[in-house]
Amino acid sequence: MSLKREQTRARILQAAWQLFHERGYQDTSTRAIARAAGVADGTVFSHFETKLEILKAGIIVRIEDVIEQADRRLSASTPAQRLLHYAEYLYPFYAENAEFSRELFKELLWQQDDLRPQIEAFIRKLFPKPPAERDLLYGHILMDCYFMTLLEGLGDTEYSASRMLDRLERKLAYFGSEDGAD
Amino acid sequence: MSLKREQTRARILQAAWQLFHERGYQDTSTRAIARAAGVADGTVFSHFETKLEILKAGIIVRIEDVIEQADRRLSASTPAQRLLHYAEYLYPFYAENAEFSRELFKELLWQQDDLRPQIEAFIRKLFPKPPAERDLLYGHILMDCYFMTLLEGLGDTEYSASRMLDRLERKLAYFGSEDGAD
DNA sequence: AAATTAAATTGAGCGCGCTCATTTATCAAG
DNA sequence: CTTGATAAATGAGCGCGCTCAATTTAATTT
Repeated sequence: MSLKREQTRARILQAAWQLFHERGYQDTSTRAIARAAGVADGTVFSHFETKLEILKAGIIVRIEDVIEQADRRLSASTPAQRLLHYAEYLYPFYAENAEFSRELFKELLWQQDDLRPQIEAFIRKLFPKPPAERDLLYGHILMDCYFMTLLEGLGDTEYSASRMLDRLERKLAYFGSEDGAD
Repeated sequence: MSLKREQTRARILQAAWQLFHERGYQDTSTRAIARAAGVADGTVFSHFETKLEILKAGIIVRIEDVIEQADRRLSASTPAQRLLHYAEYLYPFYAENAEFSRELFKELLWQQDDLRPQIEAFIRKLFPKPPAERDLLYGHILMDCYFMTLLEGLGDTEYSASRMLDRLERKLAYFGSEDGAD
């Protein structure tokens, strides 16, 4: 009977995603999602623990999609260039889904136990060979710049993806010399 | 009649701060605050726009206090050393008030219009002379490390202030050479 | 002291995310 | 089929942050 359950889940997710786009996350109530999906209020929460989990389920697959795209066209050589390459794909996505991203990060930031392994794995992708201790440190600093530039952009009413990219590029350029020292 | 109003405000703030400490922020309802302060539910919101504003009012004065302390004993010479000096005072405070800090940053992060000037002012404090363009860029990178290290620490169940400081110190040490080049 | 205006406080009530005892649907065993 | 067990869906209801028309209190004017 897990097929029908999957269908219900999919209906909820689809209805939610549409409403989130139409009215925004905050302005979409879980009751509205339930109504749009044709289920009872409680059913929503038998499929998703919280309202935010619905958003996550919708957005994470899309982020992974963007990362995959970036993976495929990765040709840059230095860690900084590689990071910038990923930012070229991810910043525009985050910027286009700014409210969703903010809500996501609000929670994700405090779940470092889940986040840290993912970040470390990502850092490793920035280096062609297994990184040395000093490389990892450098990778973390790069990621700090990556995230703060993103968070600044998401929190600023004036920011666009291209300005965020510009800002990150400038920060990464500061390191310049270190990049070649592998 | 603004004296009595101030008194009411102070009673609410005091009651709130005590309850926040006793049961935590999330587990303290605005109704409980009202009851403890001896006012009606609505009165709380005639003095503070939101529940979070109550927390802010309580915590920001304390943060400014900590910064002032750090200001007074500032003797470090390089920007990185100065930043570390401030972290030595602020990280412990944030770590001791982790839940409050998380709630605060949840909102503050997305108010970059307010935050940016404060950060830029802080960066200027890191440099003895008016910083050049490249100095400012360097300052922003330092701040990225400062904030991300803090956010990581606040989101990690295992982290202590001293581990956060250790982590920041290591990151800042990476720059080593640049510091002297003023 | 009374009347008028303005400031401060009140608390019923709203919509929210979410829970959970109850009901309904599904399906295998007798 | 009937029955009994399990999975899925239900919706009334909870406590929450917060609003706002109504009321009380204080200050000002006459």
